[in-house]
Amino acid sequence: METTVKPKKLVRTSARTTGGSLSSNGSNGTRDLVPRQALDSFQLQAISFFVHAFAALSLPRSIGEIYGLLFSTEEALSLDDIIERLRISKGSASEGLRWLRSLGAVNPVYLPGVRKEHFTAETSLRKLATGYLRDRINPHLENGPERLHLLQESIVEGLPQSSFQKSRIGQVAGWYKFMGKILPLVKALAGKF
Amino acid sequence: METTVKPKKLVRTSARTTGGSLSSNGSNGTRDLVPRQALDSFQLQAISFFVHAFAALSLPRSIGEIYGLLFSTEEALSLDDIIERLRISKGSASEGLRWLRSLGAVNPVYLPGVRKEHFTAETSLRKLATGYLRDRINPHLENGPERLHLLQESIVEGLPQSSFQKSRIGQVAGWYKFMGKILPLVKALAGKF
DNA sequence: GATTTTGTTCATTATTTCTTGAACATTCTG
DNA sequence: CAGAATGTTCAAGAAATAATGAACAAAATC
Repeated sequence: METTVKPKKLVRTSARTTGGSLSSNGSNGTRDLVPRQALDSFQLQAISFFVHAFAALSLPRSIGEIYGLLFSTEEALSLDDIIERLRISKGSASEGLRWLRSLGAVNPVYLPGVRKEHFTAETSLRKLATGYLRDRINPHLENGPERLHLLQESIVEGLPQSSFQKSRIGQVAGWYKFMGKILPLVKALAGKF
Repeated sequence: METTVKPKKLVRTSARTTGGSLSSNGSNGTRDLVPRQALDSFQLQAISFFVHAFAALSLPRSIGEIYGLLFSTEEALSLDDIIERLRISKGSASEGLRWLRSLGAVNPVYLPGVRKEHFTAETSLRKLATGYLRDRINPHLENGPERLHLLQESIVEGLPQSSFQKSRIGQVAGWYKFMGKILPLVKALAGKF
């Protein structure tokens, strides 16, 4: 049922020789076979924190890693910076970043004269909560009326159980009303933090 | 990233011959090779509804099926009733039921003179919300202070980035405060539905 | 206390989800 | 426009999660 934390190496130690790796960043020539961009203790701890937190929402580890790295890093990072520091694949990094961007959990930073897109973490609770609700909760609530209607249509009138079934419909309707009340409240309160 | 609905047969049609199936229920002898306990349209629709809803919370289909069946059925059902109607394995039914029970989403009903334990669905929003928060949210919040402390400890004083890092700690502390405010609010509002 | 009924556990198998990496598309640069 | 840089997509493989069913435990009945 998930919920457990996966004991997997935080930063993979693979010796995958990813090609020649000649100059992947135009701003610094002093590293190539060097360990390149080790993470400091704060970053490691933050990544661990977010991997755990995102897992609680059943989200993939790579997304937690990416957000954790950006959260713990002052400078904006590019896709390649992320790949290099987390040792994850281009595909994971690209898709993870896309997901975070669509949620609004990550902000593009345009640096003059730099081709690569760079990102920083969005930390405003209001924006994070709004994005999460919009992308992951609302879609399920939007076809609520339709689903409720389907349920109603499925009741065959005149049977002994149809009165019970109608009372169940009433319950579900109440749940939707609750969601309609609580979500704006969450957003409003999130704005105060 | 999950979120998509799995197009899997709602009630499995397998022809698994589960042994002789001679008298699995001591109260009714008029069925054996007969289709046995077909689901009515309301039950089918309700099961589909809850499978979908539970999937939104990344919970396994079997749990949604069980809750949906109980929700749409007036009488209390036993483990065997559930297995028979949903055509799921004993293991899934037992573990799913255990999960629902621990959450408080299901109520045991003691029927005089009946050995098997029977269950009905709990539909009170307050109880469902409280159980869900208790079992699936609180555990993650409880070690929050500890995790926050680890983050703090990981800061190396005197470095140029340590001021930035401290501001990040402040953000996380704010998130925890938010959770401390919103959860009681959710419970209180749930009590009104 | 042997047998049957009821329910749980867990190794195995099936299914789903995530990650990788290479191919592809797109945009910039000279 | 050719070539390089940047980023996306997706088939294949790896890893994680869920479902099955048989073995086991506990409780009730005879």
